Amino acid sequence: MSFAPVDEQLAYIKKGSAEIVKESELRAKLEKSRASGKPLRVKAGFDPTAPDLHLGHTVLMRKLKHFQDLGHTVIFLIGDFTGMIGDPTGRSATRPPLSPEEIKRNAKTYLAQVFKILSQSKTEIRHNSEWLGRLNGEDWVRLAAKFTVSQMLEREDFHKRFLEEKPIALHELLYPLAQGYDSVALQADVELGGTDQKFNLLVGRELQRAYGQESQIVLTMPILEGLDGVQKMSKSLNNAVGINEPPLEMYGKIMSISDEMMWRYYELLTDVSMADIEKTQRDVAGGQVHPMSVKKELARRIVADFHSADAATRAANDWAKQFQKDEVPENIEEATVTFAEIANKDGEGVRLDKLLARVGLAQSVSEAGRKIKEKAVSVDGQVVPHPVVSLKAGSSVTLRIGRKIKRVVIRP
RNA sequence: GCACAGGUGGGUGAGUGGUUAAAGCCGACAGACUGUAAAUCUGUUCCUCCUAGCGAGGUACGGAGGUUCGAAUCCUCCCCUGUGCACCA
Repeated sequence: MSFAPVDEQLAYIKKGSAEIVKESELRAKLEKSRASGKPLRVKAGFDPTAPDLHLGHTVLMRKLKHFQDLGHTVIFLIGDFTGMIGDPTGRSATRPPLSPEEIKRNAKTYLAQVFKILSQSKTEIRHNSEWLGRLNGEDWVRLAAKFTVSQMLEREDFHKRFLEEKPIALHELLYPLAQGYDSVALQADVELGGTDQKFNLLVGRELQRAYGQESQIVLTMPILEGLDGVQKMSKSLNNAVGINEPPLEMYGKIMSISDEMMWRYYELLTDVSMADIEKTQRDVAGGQVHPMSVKKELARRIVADFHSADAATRAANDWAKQFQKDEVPENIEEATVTFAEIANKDGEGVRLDKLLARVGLAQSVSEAGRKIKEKAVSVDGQVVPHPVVSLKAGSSVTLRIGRKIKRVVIRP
C-alpha cells in the first residue's frame, strides 16, 4: 500500500475538522505509516440508540470516508455495549438504558445505512460487546482504578449536574471509561467524534497510555445544527433529516433551513470546496445569485447522495409544485379509511376532524378540530372551517394541513 | 437509618383550599408576510363527544389513601432525587 505525501493527507484530513489533538502526533503517525506501508487504524463509534441515522451522523462518516480515500483502515464501531449505558453527553439528565433487543435492531438498520457513504469493502465493522462484554468484575475494577473522580468531573455535563445537585448515575461514569477502553482494545491510532465527544475521546488517550499503548489522535468534527439552526441535529429534538427519508421530504426539509445555515450544510455535508462555497457566498451577498437557487442546489445534492440524481430532480419538481406554485405534487402519500369510521352521526357526510386524526395528519381528533377552527385545513384546495363536511363513500380527496398533505380514499 | 429541601403540562417555572385544564417564558403547530426561507406579527398548544358553542363530559400537578361541599394546594403512608449527619462517647 502506498500513501499520498503526508502534507497532502494532512490537508485532506483537516478540512472541516474542529480540532485535532495533537496535530504533531498525527503527522508523526502518518509519516510512520507511509514509511512502513501500514495504514492507520481509524475508529469512530456509534451508539445504536436510535434506529435511524441522520445528516448529523453523516458529517462524521464523511470524514471517515476521507480516511478511507487515503487508504487507511476505518473501523466502524457499533457501541452495542455502551449503548446499554447510554451516553449522557449533551444531556443534563440520566437516560434510561436500552434493552439488548432494541440495540440489536437499531444496529442492524444502522449498517444498512452506513454504506451509503462508506465503502463497505474497506470498512471493518466491530461491536464493543466483543470485549466489553467479556470484562469481569475484577477487570472493571482495574479499569475504573485508572481514572479519578475529579478527572471525571472535569467533563462539563457531569460538573454542571454535580453543581446543580442533579442526579448522576454511577453507570454514566462508566461510559467514558468504556469508550476509552474501546480504543485500547482496537489499538486505535485515530478516533473521530463530534466536538461533544471530546472528553470521551480524550479518555481514550489516557487509557491507552495507562495500558502501555501509544495514545490515539483525537479528531473532532463540528456538530451539525438541526433544521432550527440552533440546537444540534437530533431526532429527539425533532430537527433532523434522516438519511432514509423519502426524497421529497428530505428536499423540503433542507429548503426550510435558514440562508445562514445553508453555508454550514454546504461545508459539512457536501464535497464542494471551501473556495467555491466562499465564492458563492460572495455572489449571493453581491446580489448576482439568489439564495434560493443556492439552497435548491444544496437540497438537490444531498438528496442525490442518499437516493439518486433522478430522485433529486423529481423531488425538486414536486417541491416547486407543492410549495411554490401551491399545487399538488405528483407523488404524495395516500391513505385509506372506511366511511363508517369517520361518518358523521346522522350519516350525512363525514367528520373531518376524525378523518384527519385517522390518517395521521393530526395527532388527535381534538387537535384536528382546533386546526380546522384555525382555518388551517383544506380539502381539495378549499379551506374548510367546519368539522362536518359532505363527502361520499367511494370518493377520494386531497387533504392538507400546513405543509402536510395526503390523498385519502374513502372506502364504503 | 435520621434531618432538611425537592418531585407541577414537551421543557422551564408560577401557583398553599374554590371561575385553576393550571400564569409567564421557551419549544411545537397553524395563519399573515415571504423565497414553504430567516426575522416579525397573530392564533393554537390534554383527550373524547356533539347540536361546533367563550358547549358537554373525562382525565391531569410522583403514587395510594384520607379530611372537605370543594385539594396541585391540608393530613397519613409509600416511592424517587439532592444535601447534611454518621467514627473520634
